[in-house]
Amino acid sequence: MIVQLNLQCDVPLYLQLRNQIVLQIGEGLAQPGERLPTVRELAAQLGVNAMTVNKAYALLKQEGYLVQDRRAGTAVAKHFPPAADFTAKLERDLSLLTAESGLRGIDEETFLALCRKQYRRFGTGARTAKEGSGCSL
Amino acid sequence: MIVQLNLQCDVPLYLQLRNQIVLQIGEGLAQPGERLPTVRELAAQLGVNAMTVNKAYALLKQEGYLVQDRRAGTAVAKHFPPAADFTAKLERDLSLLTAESGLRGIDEETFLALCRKQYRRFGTGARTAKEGSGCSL
Amino acid sequence: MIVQLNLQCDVPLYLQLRNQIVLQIGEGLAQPGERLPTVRELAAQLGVNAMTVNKAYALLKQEGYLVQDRRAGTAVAKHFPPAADFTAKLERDLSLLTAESGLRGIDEETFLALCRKQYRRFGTGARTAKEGSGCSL
Amino acid sequence: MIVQLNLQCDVPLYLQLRNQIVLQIGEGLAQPGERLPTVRELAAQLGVNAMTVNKAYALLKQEGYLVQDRRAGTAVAKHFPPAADFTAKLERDLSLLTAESGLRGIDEETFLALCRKQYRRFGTGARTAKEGSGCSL
DNA sequence: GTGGTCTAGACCACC
DNA sequence: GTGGTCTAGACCACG
Repeated sequence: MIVQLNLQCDVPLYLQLRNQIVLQIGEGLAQPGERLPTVRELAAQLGVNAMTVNKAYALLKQEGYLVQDRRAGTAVAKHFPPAADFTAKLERDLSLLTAESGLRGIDEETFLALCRKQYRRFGTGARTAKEGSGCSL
Repeated sequence: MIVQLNLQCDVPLYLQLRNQIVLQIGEGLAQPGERLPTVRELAAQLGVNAMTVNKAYALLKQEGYLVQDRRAGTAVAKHFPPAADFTAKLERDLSLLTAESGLRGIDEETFLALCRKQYRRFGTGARTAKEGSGCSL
Repeated sequence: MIVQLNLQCDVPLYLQLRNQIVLQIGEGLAQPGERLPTVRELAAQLGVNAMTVNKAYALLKQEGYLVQDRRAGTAVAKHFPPAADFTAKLERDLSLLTAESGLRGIDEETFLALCRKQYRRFGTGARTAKEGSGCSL
Repeated sequence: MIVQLNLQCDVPLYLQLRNQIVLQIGEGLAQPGERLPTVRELAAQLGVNAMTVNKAYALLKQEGYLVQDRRAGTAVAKHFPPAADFTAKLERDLSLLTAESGLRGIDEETFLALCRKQYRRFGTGARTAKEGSGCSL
């Protein structure tokens, strides 16, 4: 679990951590079902307080990205809840990004190419992982 | 200038205001060169503190979306600064959105269709402005 | 806001607080829209840490019982979200209560009478409050 | 003894187990006097630690739902202790449920119908047992 | 050894 | 003034 937190950034640490973990899952670096480091371990590794990691894990659990097994620590969920009101949030976020992109001279093709590139890098990790998660023998 | 602020949203008011103004420019509702209400006017209209509006205007000016003329007050800029480090931010934001979308079951076509839709609505408002993007002096 | 916490009880303080606030809303003692004490105020009054109150408020906000206005503190929501998966939880809880009641010799009439009594005391506070919330002059 | 434990639920395993056993008794699936699996058997069947099952059995014994005979192992009690302070707990639990139900829009008839349904399913399993509730010696 | 809870006290962003 | 974040360190329930 390689995570980099930026203490200068105004985004709260627990949110940065939450985002990085989502990225890692999306990119396939953290496979569904895979165990994550202990709250204390990760806290020590990152040099932050355990409660900060705890908050990130709790948020991810609430969002359905992580599950917490009663006996052993925290793991990536095996499947993720469908959109729900996520689409609305997505539209809002995209509208802002497209507005800024358009104003700053990024044309439609360029913008969509970027979207495609990012989707192929981050948006498919969990799906492909689910298929080929057996031993390749 | 029709702006709706959500007092119960966790996004700071000044940021909500900033975002809405960007959207209006992107959508073409606020044309380049168009004058905006004064800080006091807008604050009164929205029922918020003048400092809040001030902060939003200052941020937008710093980002190059607005210009402040000592005599003519605040107006939408006539041309907007090119990408610079905006692309980096865009990539970061998109990577998070694509990761979440992929995990929540939004496939590539759906995602790209949504991107296109939003771009065509918000990302083209200043198209005409881009043509005449000479020096605004 | 009269709340009693039991330090001996094994229910976490923040949950006890959460429950008590739900009861007060249900009973009509805390009217929709009414402001609640500050996190710090309530913490001082109860003799607990501010983070404990914070956690209770955050939970209640997430559940839709409270709203947090950006400028001023916390208030009771004006209307509450519909059931969603609450009914499932309700059924599970009731099944356990009915099983224990039956085994301990509480017959159906007695049980239902108790349910009715509690519903009339706690389950109607917000609805009646919404109607008659004007001045009675 | 068919029991399903949810490892990702926030309810402790021993409590889930205790609740399920109460439900089975209430529903009549486990008859008064019937023998239960040994701690080890049930632990193996459920894939949990024996201490967990032990804890659930001990709790149920203390509550009067189970009896432990040195020779015959653990069995469902033949009669159950009357209310005592159970009514107080019942009232507390019901008050919270009614408050939440009322606020979430479940009206009195719906609520009571649900109570009745659950009582008829779970609250009547030991009816016959109550008749012969003499001393179990 | 795991996560959950709580404390006392600090700093900061927002309004 | 508000709530939000973070820290360092403690204790506890669970398994």
